[in-house]
Amino acid sequence: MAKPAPVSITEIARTAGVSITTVSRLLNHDDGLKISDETRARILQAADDLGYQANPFAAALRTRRTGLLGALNPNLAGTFHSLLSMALLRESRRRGYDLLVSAPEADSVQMVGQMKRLQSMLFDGLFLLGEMLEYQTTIRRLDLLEKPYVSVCAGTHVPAPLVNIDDEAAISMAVDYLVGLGHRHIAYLGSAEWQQEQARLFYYQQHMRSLGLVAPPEYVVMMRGVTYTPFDVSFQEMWTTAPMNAARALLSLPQPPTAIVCANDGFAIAVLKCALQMGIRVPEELSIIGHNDELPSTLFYPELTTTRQPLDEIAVAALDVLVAMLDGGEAAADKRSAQLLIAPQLVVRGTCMPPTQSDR
Amino acid sequence: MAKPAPVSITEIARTAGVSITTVSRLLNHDDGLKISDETRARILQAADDLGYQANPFAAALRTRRTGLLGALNPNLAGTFHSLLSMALLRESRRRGYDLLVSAPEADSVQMVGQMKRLQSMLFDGLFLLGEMLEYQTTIRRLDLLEKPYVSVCAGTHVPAPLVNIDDEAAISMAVDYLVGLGHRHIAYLGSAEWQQEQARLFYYQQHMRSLGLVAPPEYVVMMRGVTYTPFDVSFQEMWTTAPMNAARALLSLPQPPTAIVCANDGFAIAVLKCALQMGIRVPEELSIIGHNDELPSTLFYPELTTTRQPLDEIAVAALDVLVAMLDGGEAAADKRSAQLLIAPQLVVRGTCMPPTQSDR
DNA sequence: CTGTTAGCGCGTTCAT
DNA sequence: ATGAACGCGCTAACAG
Repeated sequence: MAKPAPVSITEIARTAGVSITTVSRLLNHDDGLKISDETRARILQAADDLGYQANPFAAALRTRRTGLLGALNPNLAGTFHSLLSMALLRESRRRGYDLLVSAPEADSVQMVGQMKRLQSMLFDGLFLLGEMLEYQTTIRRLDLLEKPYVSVCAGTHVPAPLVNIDDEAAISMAVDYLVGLGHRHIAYLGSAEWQQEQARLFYYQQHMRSLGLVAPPEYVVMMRGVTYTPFDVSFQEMWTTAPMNAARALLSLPQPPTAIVCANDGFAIAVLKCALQMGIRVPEELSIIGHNDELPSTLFYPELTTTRQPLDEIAVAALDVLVAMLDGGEAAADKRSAQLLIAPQLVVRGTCMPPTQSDR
Repeated sequence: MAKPAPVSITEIARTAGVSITTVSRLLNHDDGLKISDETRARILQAADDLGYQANPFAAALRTRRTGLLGALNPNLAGTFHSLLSMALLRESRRRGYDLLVSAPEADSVQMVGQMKRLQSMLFDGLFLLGEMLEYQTTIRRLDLLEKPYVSVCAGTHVPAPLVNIDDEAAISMAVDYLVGLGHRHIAYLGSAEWQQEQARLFYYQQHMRSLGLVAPPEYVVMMRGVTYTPFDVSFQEMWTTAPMNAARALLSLPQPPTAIVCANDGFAIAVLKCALQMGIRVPEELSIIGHNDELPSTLFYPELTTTRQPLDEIAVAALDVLVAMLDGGEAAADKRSAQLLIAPQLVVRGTCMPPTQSDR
């Protein structure tokens, strides 16, 4: 279904009585102002009259650049990655790029198809947000195409240029805060399906040990099967059922924890909901600390104490890396192995206080 | 920064010893199988060896089609529109299109720039989600370019092909449910900045009247200044401070309402939070009903009773309209004035029950 | 300051 | 069943 041809620079060159080169320079380039005011006026007039609009394909065909960046968001409705997308969008535009967001396909076959259509030529570079399915397939292919990309908030275990928060610092901060409040019985809740949350578990255990505290096995819950199912828009199991069951088990222990460190705010909120349902008061009887400072963290009562990922800083760092790769030069090589860790922030709100019955 | 040229069909034609025509037909066309098995094998072999990938620009330059649809989401982190984006993405792919999401620019000048870059040629068609800034500017320009677009869940007040839920039915359903429970003192909370929520207010008043009930002015709160501020990632004022203040005022009235109809789930959750803070039990002392069935609706306790917009149905309808316009033909003209209303569903959860003190 | 010219990679007649 | 040749709209030398 070919559409009627829109006006091209050829046409406006003719009506303005100049060459297409001049038109091209004036309209689609901010070169030096090497154009006389008179011809400039004539051209702009003609362009306006005819309703000219540049054809990005023709330009891209020549320049091999589109000025477009892409972001692959594993879940368009994710409360954290969507906030991150906005930060990246803002920063991209500030630097003269536009950002388009899509979600990765569900399996590797589809993924390759998607790659072919989108990633190969449409975008100058890509952001990969979080841990997505077929991550290895994706980056292998991008490497093959020599397409610049940066992993953002996907953990530090990936063999790719990446920007992430310092999870070790964040978890240590959370544990230190709880211990400072007087807690000794501190549990950890995360999903076994994300390597990033596995890493956070490791940092939790490591830091507990360094403080001379024990993290008994029954205090560590890594849920299985809890991950994004592409295009499942309900999220009921993931954000409610599974973490609530885990929390209930934790709180039903003979010696229940007095505080729970959650690998993300979604789980933390589920723990809060579970406590409310069980009649356990938060924070009086149970302290909860999250991770990420996601959108719903302040929507409920009490508001969630958590560790924030500074999204603006992350976006700036991510664009620094990607743009350096785009511009090539000597900087590019370094950036290919960049591993930037951004400092997290402790956000104290209403879900933590000293334990009431004195433990220990 | 020109990148090194990737392999083109010319190159693979040469190594396979055939003409580019044949390669083009085999690789990017599912014509009749008018190619001998032998040459087919040779071509595929060469393509595979060289890592061929089609250049979408060259193709688009000729065909004036990209197979790409765009969605303009006023807020990438919106809990409702992001869910909607996912539904549209799924349905788009099912029909052989891919969908890319972006956020509209903040002001009309930028908006025109964005249009020029993106909407003019990159996308075969567009979805406009919700009420965005510069809506009129946007659709005027799209009309000018004869670019097919559909407004989705943006209300019915726009002069554009649209798909929306039947807000009148949804609000009536909500009011009927509360009245059936025995409520008589029913308030309404919405934002004055969205025409869609103004319309819902109208339906609320209309339906109350038709039931012989009064909606006194102090029971109607239309907040001012509560709307998306582009790129403000905090949302604190919008989703917490403003609606909580409104709820506090409502609940401090000499004769407070026994139930509140909220124009969206975000406000409903803020009302719930306010009640919790004030020590008012929900649903025993206050019933709350939302609108949309957004993501956070089930994250808290009690879970929110609301009216759901069936996203899958909406996505199917939206693609029906857009694809018809894309394919042109006689159907297209009708579709340009399509106004599809999808039936909402009442979702009964935990925030409503009969009022305790018998009113009336 | 402005014009001429030569492709970018692909789809598409029109031949064969 | 396959190939030759043209042009989509634009940019980038290179002239003038």
